[in-house]
Amino acid sequence: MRVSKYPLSTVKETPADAEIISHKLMLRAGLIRRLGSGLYTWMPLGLRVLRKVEAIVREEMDKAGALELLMPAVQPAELWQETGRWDVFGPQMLKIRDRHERDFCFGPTHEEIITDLARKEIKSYKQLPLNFYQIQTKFRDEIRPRFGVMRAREFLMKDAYSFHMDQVSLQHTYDEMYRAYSAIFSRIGLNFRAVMADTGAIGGSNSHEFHVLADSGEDAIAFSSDSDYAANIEKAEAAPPQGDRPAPSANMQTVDTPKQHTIEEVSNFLKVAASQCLKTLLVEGSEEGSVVALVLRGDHELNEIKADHLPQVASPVRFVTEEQVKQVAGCNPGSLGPVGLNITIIADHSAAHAADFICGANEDGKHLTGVNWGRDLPEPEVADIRNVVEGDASPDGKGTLSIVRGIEVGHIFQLGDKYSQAMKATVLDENGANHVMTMGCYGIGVSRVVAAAIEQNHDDNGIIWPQAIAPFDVAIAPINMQKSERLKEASEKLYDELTAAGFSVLFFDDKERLGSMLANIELIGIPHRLVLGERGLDEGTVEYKGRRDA
RNA sequence: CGGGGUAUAGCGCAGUCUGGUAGCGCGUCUGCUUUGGGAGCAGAAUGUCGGGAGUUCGAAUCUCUCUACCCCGACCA
Repeated sequence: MRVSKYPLSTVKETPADAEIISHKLMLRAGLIRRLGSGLYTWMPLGLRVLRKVEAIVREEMDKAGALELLMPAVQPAELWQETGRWDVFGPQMLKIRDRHERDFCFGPTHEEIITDLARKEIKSYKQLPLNFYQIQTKFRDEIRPRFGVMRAREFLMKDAYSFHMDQVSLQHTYDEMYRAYSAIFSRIGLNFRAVMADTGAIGGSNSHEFHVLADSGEDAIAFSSDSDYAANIEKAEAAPPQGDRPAPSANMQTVDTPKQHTIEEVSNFLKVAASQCLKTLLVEGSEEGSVVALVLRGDHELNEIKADHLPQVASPVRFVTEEQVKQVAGCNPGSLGPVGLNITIIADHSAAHAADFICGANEDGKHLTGVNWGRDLPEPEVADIRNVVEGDASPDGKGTLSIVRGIEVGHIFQLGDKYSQAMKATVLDENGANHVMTMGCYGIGVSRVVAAAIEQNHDDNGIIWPQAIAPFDVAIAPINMQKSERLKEASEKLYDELTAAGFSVLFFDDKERLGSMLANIELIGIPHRLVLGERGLDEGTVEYKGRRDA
């Protein structure tokens, strides 16, 4: 490709609304342009990268036996009403009406569509298992789109859906997809990790996420030092403390803690560690109008996903208002404590293990010290409701947990029969009886992968594309070609030869200064570059430099 | 949706407090010079100052209103 016919649209100055490095570099390198919130045009150069990612995904999916198809982006409401998700999915779904006032949505995902297809097309157990996939534009009206294509509203996704007679067959395909995903991200050249995950709105049981490790990641993932345990922090189990709870050694006392509300304030004021204080959070209970107290150690954080799964707690988790706190406990939230509360109390394992602890006295400006479960208040119900922290014991008993940031680029689920049951997707089994199919689903954020790759591969000068997804393999930069006929000939010849040899070449055939050419080559991250000049021609040499070289 | 902010040339910004009819840098165009790391000089083009309404002799500037976008939280590939 000749630069004279391929405008690069690079810019020196970083657009003001870009926050993270990949977004800045994608704008500066001219890979994307913003149209509206969460809406991006892929420029020719960016599209080359996107297509390369797509190609790798496609190859590995095909290799794993999946069949590509393409479903409509616009979907009729009826199918979503069948599974009940028309209302459940909420405002994240972009709903639209046609000229006949019929409801549609722009597909945020395709479970309903593929299940409808499956129930119409698949009639016999002999046809199973089947795994369909597509690479297609999705729209999710995110509450807050950000970071460019990292969290766009319109984005490119590879989604796959598999159909099975039973769990054993599903597990087989699931494992195959796990391997295919690992192969995809390895080939792209990403440093990634597969972790156990919560299933969220899509539903189902077993689930893994694939995360590209990067400090700018929006997720936290925990993994063990001594085993292959790895999980999203939403999912990572906190191992209960070892051994018996220490015996009480202090008497319960009320102390004045004027204007001390947060754990940090109270622990500083009383000169004790935050871990010695317990915090009490009031949330709505699952029974209408009821309130449940969640008790955590001061140095721990509530895991709302775990709390959400508790049968006693309303889903989704909602904190009660300050007025309700006053009604239930007779004080402001800053002085809440479990002593004397006449509601269900659920303590985290580590909070239930504490002795001689400090907590709010349910009276403004006062806290209790030397409090002990079983003596000063009833033993609480105990559950795992906190986020794991760095250094926690791994739940499998091997090693300790480290926590790093990750960008979720892939997610695989075992759906079971959630959709096939609701939509009556059945086949005939060996006995001629109707049998509800078992399903899996498997997603990759194709456009997000491009941003994630940049997060992981860049320097001060720009992008450093992994070879596998680079928009061009090599750049040719002649110095003042317009001044030298023999330099022009040599450059044209090199361009023709490399192109004929199968390389994709970006040829700077325009009149441009060296510095500007090199800056552009580095910014857009071409892996290899060749500089041709009179000097080299005299010596019979061409200067080579790899993008990763210092 | 809650909290905070921004909107002035293609991009990045100043000007707004204290009203007087719009400017800087980059980019773009022309010419000359230069040419081994984003050149120099000379010249040029480009704005409904986000939209609407109001106050005023006069509004980018003050008032009201609408809209769009960005940042912090919950959501997700």
